[in-house]
Amino acid sequence: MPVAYAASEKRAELVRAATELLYRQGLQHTTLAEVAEAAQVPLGNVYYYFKTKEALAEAVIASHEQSLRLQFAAWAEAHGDPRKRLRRLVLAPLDMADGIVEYGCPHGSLCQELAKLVPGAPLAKAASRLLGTYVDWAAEQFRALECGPRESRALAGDLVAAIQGTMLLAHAMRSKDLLGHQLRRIERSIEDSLVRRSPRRHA
Amino acid sequence: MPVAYAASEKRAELVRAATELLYRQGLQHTTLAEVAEAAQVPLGNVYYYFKTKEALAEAVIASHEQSLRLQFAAWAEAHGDPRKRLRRLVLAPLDMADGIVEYGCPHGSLCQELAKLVPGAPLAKAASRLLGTYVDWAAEQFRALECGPRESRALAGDLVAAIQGTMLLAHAMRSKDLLGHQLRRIERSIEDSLVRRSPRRHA
DNA sequence: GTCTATAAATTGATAGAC
DNA sequence: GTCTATCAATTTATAGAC
Repeated sequence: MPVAYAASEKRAELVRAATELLYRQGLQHTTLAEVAEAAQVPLGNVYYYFKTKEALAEAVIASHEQSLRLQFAAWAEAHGDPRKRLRRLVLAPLDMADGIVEYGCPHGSLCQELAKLVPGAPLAKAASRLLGTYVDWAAEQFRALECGPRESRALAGDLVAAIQGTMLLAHAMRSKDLLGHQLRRIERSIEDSLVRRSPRRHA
Repeated sequence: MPVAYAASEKRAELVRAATELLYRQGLQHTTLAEVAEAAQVPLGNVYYYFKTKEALAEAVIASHEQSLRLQFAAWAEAHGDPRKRLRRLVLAPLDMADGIVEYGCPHGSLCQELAKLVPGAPLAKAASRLLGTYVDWAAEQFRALECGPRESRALAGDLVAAIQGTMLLAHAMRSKDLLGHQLRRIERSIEDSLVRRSPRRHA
């Protein structure tokens, strides 16, 4: 193995460990010593790959964004019908229901924590981009149906807000049932609203 | 002034200061030294009123609950029609739009932070109760209309989730417009769903 | 590039005078 | 009840050997 490869591997391992710990504990509760231990890297070595704790957090967010884009691409590949793509978005939390009940949404909870920093901070902007990725993609799907640009943005905002709010509630109340029931209600409400404006459904 | 009064006043002042700081910075980012300074109380004195930082946080949550109950009572007093009460719930964030865009929902963001603790922790349970207060009250209003018990719980969950999700999005994206537009869409969607099941509207 | 040791700063909590 | 001084632990970050 080339040295450069091993180095990248360690860096990637740090990001992996940090992603997991930030999800379960949040940024503030997570120490670099914990990340280093989980990644099996000495503490001092962390600073070789990331200048500060903040830089590591930025890498974690970038990794989340990358995963999201891959996920969206996979759904687009799997379903030609934008309605089915949106359906996947709504029901995706069910695939990790236990984690969401215990730790919340990996993206939503991180955004909530990071948004409370000064607006100019790099981490605050990164958090904004992360949720924005959801809204943008959802809006694209509505756009591919019969919705105008403004209506698509509004519907996408409604949808992402409903999903995020549901995960927050399910997390705070520690209720897997609530998560399942409410996501399915969102799924139904979105189909209702699309039925009205998309006759193709009966074509 | 009796000593007991002055003592209670200082305690109350600490809770007030902590409430404000927890809203703007979250629990982890807020130090007891900051709270003490904002309340104009020496640091060491804080521990006379609250045994630990956690105890202070519990007092803050209890204060939030109390405020919520007062708010709900005021709305119930002002409007005999449950529909109008729910309308107040949905649009209430607009009265503090600037704060929500900058710091998020005072209750939602606190719940998100505290829910990530071990489930058994007193603070985690307190956070759950806080959001539960919203859902319970909303469910009562639906119940007072023509909704059955299960449907009322479901509608209340949808509503609170939509409101919370909207505030999260508006906070993360720092958009006051998004907050206003989406809350009004929630208002409309709830009226639509109630129209269908509450003929009294046309009586 | 890797790792140990440690500096520097922060912060929750306590001791003890008044 | 009130307040100063300080402890003890934690944690970000760096120095410097290898």
